[in-house]
Amino acid sequence: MENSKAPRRKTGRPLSFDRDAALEKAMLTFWESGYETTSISDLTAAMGVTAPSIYAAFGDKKRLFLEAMRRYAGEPDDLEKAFAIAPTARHAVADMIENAARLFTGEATPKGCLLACAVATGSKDASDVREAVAQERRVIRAVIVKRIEVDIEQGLLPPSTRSKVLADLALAVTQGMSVLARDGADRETLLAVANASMAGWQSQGA
Amino acid sequence: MENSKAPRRKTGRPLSFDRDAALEKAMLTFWESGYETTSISDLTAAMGVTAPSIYAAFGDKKRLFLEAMRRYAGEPDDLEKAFAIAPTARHAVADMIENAARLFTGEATPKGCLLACAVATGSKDASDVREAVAQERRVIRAVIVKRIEVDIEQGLLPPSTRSKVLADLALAVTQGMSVLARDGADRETLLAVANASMAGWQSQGA
DNA sequence: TGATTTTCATATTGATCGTTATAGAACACT
DNA sequence: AGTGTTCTATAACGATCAATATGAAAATCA
Repeated sequence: MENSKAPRRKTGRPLSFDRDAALEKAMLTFWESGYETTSISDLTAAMGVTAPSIYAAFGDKKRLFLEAMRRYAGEPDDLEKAFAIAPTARHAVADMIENAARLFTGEATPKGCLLACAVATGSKDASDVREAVAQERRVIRAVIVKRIEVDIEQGLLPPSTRSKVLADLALAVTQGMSVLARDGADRETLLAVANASMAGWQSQGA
Repeated sequence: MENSKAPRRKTGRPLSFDRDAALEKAMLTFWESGYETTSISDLTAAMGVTAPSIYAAFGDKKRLFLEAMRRYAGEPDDLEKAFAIAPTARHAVADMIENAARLFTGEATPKGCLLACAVATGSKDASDVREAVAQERRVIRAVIVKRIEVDIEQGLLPPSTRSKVLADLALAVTQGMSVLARDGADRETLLAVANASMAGWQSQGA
């Protein structure tokens, strides 16, 4: 099983940079400054790679961003697994929001959420990128809804539980915390918000 | 009391366009496409005004956006008045979030919130614009906090009420709903989220 | 060593960015 | 009508945008 994106070549001059490290830098730059508002010039400076090498290694700006986004968001399977392991849907969601609160206020990374910030708006040229990010959010939402419905079936949550509303609320709070973090809110503040947002889960058990 | 921005002139060629209407169009364009990602060319097309006229009437792109933003956000005094009129802080906040849910899903306007979308990220050149938008959000937050503390003083809310947490939660849900709306969520969905987000307000009275 | 393959650095492409210089057009006042 | 003032349209400014053409450099393979 080949792990690297490009097929390993047997001849020719070798890459002079670490592709993964460069992608990481690109991700951080998009996270900090957004998709359209990050220039190729910004990327070459941050990645330490010249423009032609970026294009050779990643395609174009759009594909570079999409790859960086997938690196940020992680694999959907991993999220689903984390949700499956959690004792209850409530725990899973609370953990997700708390982790987001911590991620958005990390010292080593830009404030807020890449998915919330990078393509909040933009020109028509970037509509497909916005759609890709929206799709990423839909995947997260679907995982939450699914996990809640498992708890309903198992009697851990009342049948009247509105799984989609709770999932949308969790997603809204998460994306909203990104704005707070961008505005300078500290980790403690976000964790308090995360905790307060769970009040709607009146699951008496667990 | 002079109402118009520019002083009324007594001589010279009159404006060939409606300044207020043009500003409205600019606001909608920024709302739809963001600050940096909206070009002057986009604005001339939307406003029906040539570039030199825009610059004469509004200064530059930055000042045009700031004026459009103030038009969108309204006067802080008006918000404060609406909060003062409301029977309780809880009612005031619930109304604010519900109004946001309706605004973000309006048919005649772009989806989501201009304050959340237009400058979620961007280049260094636009950092002062981001700060201005952040300041706008801080004003809203301050109004919420203040209103909650009034209720606490009057015994309508328990002294243990964490006014800042509730205000941050309200702001986060509001800004988060903007993302949901951008992703295509309908009005009913957002209103359900708005309602669910108020669960933390266990004010037994009123 | 020489041929082949791939990446490298430099420089440049046409397009678009925000902004403005220029000159004519439309008004009020004399 | 003539003058002064302000706005409008055309065209252009230098800068920057995303993306590449070019040819030298660095590796493998024969």
